Amino acid sequence: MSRNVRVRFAPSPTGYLHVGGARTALFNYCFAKKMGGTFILRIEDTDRNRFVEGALKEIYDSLKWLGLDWTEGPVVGGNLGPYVQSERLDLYKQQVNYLIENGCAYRCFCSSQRLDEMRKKQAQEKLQEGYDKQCRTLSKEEEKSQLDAGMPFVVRFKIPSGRNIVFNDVIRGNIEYKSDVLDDFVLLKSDGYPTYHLANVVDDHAMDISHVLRGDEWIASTPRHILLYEAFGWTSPQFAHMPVILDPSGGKLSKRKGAASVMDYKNRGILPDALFNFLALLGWNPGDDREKMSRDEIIGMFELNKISPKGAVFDEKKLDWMNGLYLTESSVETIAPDVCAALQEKGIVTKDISASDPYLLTVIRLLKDRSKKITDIVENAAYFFADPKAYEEKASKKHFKPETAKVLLGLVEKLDAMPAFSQQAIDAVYHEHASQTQIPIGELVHPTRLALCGISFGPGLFELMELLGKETVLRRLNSAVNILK
RNA sequence: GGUCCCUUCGUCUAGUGGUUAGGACACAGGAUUUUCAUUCCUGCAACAUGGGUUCGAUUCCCAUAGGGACUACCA
Repeated sequence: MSRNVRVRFAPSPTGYLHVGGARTALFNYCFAKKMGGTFILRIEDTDRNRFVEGALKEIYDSLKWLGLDWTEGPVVGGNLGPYVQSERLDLYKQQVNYLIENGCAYRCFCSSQRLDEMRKKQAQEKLQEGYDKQCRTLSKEEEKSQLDAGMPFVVRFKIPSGRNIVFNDVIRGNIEYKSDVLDDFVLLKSDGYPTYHLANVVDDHAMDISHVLRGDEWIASTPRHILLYEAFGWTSPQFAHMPVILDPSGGKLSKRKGAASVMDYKNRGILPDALFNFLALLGWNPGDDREKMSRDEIIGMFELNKISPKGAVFDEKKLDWMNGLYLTESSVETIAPDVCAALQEKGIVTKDISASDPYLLTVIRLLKDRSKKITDIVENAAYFFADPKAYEEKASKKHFKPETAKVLLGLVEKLDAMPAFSQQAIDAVYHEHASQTQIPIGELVHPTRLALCGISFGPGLFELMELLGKETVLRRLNSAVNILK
């Protein structure tokens, strides 16, 4: 029996959306699209202590920016909601009571102090760690008296003994656990909130999830989940555990070591399509040599069992390279709003310049194809809007020589006499001047560029000069001459 | 400590019981370009180790090592 593919991405609102989480979301998304299924977003906010204000918005914004639109979930709704776990508490209580009634779970009144001591002792005596099942054998009377006394309690799952639990991970094949290494884990916390394990299983069933694609830190919890499905009499979904994403030193990707969140990459000038493409290739490949692929191509080729089980290092240089590919094919108009906003933020242009300003668009056009990231454009745009404040030291030594003042003066004279200040005309003037004076063209071009831009690299000099305009060009050349004298 | 997962160039990866082990990023050199970038050549560089199985293993099996996850009233 084939069933509809329904997958979910289920983040906790405890902070920003990490690129690892984003990739899990992306694989869920691609799988759903490929199979004509449904991609669901569910918020797992059952830990009230770790809730971070603003995290939800950042998660939504990050997913939307990456183009991972969910078809059921918060904001958009759906038939099997609510999609936020804190709004489903009654359901979890109801289900946990069902388990208690059927002898699959029990109330535990142990204090955290007792639990701590128990663990300490277990560690000292090198015993198997885990709850010692003290409350599992509580009599009805004992339980009632505790309840009557208003003692707080949690509900624990009764792990059956001597069981062999085997599940088939789509990516890793069969994984086997003995139930005896599992302890009676908590289903419902004393504050009435469910733990991940309970809420996750109840919701995946209630939302008719067919495949659970999640991070591989959940592998060890999966046997518990299998047992829970069994206790409820439900069929388990298929499981596929995604490999981790590591930083270049082999550790966890973190903000401290650089970027970790989706928004970090957005702020670093990465394009969403490039991140999408790059993330898709981290742990997955289409089976051939293709690397730059559109979303539709990725979705079309996507297969769960082509995901590698191996953790992958996030190589920012390769991301930058790929971003360059996407930047090259982006139109000036598409990226102009982002560039404009960044220029305004850095104070390079004033707030009243619009993203459709013709001068700005030309600047972007000139810079775009020699940039890898939006930020590269922004960082190199300064001299289009203000005279250089300084000249790059290394380049000055090379291109500003004692005779340079005279050379520039000669050019100023010719340029000043030009009736029309076009790229072609300037080109002609320079070449003519070079042949007349026997000065190599390079010795004309480099000092000019340095005088105009303050740096030694950039777009073609003559189109740059045309854009800057005669007045600006002459002013900057003259001020360089004054400094050189 | 216990349980589980993982192991091909520095990095992302392809791949097969017999291959010169392929591609990409990075790096190095060169060509082109007024600079930078692009582009185009060329080069560098890998099957963790030890046992099996086999005529033959990078490929299959086992062990070891290394890395990682879990071992919470966190997810």
